[in-house]
Amino acid sequence: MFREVYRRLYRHYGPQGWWPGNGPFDVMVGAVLTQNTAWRNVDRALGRLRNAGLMAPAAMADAAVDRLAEATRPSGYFNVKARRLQALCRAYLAWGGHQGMARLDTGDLRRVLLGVHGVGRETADDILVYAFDRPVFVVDAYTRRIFERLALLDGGEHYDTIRRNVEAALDPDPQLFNEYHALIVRLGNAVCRPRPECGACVLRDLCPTAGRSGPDS
DNA sequence: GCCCAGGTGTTTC
DNA sequence: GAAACACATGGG
Repeated sequence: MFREVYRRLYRHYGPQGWWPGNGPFDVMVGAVLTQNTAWRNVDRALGRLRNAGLMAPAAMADAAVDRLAEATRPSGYFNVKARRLQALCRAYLAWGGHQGMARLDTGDLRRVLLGVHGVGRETADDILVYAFDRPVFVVDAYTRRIFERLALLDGGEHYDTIRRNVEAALDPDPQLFNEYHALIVRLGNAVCRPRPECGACVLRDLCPTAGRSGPDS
């Protein structure tokens, strides 16, 4: 069923062109900034970071934390996120940047990322898929809501249980996982809103309890 | 004014 | 482990 959901979403919405930004470092920064935050606000923060000359690993790692916080202000939690960005940049540099980290297999790389302050499961998996092109399924709040609504989840499953179940149901194709998470966010943004984009959700007939609203409402 | 957004760390039991 | 809480801006 995970495969059918993907096919429906892809057929309806098409390729999403994720990740927004330029290259692996942008992905890592964006992944931290978007924690519990709307992308609109992340985009503002990224612009301010660029203007401040902070969108580079060493510049970000060495900057005064106050300056970093001021630039990230629009994305919320800015004091927290400034520290997290520095921790991530320092680890990134210590491991030899993208090239150095890319030598690690997916399991090792996930463990390294999870060891960085401020990088939890979802952020680590965002980075694995969108910065390192690994076939990993990212589980976010939309994923849980949509899959629960489709009765593909009970509600109590752990993050890694969900991730592994979805990965096991699909070919280990990095591009597929890239699109899958992006499409789920796309659907979430369309229907998990006060004013749903479409009254008849693409997944409606997959919902066992399909009522008058989409998979999430 | 209220709720939510592409979560995570800390504290406490 | 699991629950409760802090972290903060911007939009509907």
